[in-house]
Amino acid sequence: MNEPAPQDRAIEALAALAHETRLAVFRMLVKAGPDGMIAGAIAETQGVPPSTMSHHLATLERAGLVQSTRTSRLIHYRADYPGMRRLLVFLLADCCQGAPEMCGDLFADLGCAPSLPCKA
Amino acid sequence: MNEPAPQDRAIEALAALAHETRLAVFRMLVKAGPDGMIAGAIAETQGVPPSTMSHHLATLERAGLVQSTRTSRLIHYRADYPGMRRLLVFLLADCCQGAPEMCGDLFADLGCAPSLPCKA
DNA sequence: CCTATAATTCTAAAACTATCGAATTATCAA
DNA sequence: TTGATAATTCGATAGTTTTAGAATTATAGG
Repeated sequence: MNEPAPQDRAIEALAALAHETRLAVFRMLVKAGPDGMIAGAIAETQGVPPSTMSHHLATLERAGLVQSTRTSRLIHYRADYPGMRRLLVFLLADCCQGAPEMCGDLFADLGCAPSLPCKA
Repeated sequence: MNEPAPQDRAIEALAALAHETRLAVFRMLVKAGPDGMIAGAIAETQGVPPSTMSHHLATLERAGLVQSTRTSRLIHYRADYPGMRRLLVFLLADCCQGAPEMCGDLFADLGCAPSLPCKA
């Protein structure tokens, strides 16, 4: 029962995000912030039955992209930031190692401006 | 025949990478650099028959992650850097917008040091 | 204890993906 | 033109994922 290799983790996360409904849910949860949303509300926004959404949320959770906590009858789902970060680091590490021109200067295309060490 | 929406593109790329053989091939092509590798050699490294690899390479190409060119009887495949960059920007944009704490300082976890505008 | 609500797990069907041998296409060289 | 080589496309099968209704579990309140 040892933990999975980095690229197996990555494959599971990539597969979890490679689905219209699940990608939409993940994006929504990232925007929703630390409180996340309750399962029923998530299902409603996507117009899918609760049982279907439950499977999708379980897939995202297994992949380490969302987390859940129960408070009485409601189950809150929220984005797992470190989990998503792991995926991004895996992808960026792959690119940058072989091809700095692909990742160098990547944040220039983004609206966000990370506070960076910039050890260039 | 108009071009696909960004998240449909992203889903196709995520699905393409969410497979052990294809992820390995993509990583190898990134490392191989601009000349890439020929189809037969790629199949050999992964120990799969040519027809199977041909499907995988076609999947990666459709997803905009690799490109191919024929030179006489050999077909060279190489990583599509702008295509991979599109995927990374899509993912980073999603995260950073809702959660700068997830992406901020991301390059600190990396060996590579992009030359950055750093407009923080 | 009984009922209602929120969500999950069960089950089975439909849809999709992966695999690989065989057939085909493309190119080269004699 | 023929034969050899590189690769793709075809076709059939096995396996996996998606979907959603029905049954179940968990919790709260009267």
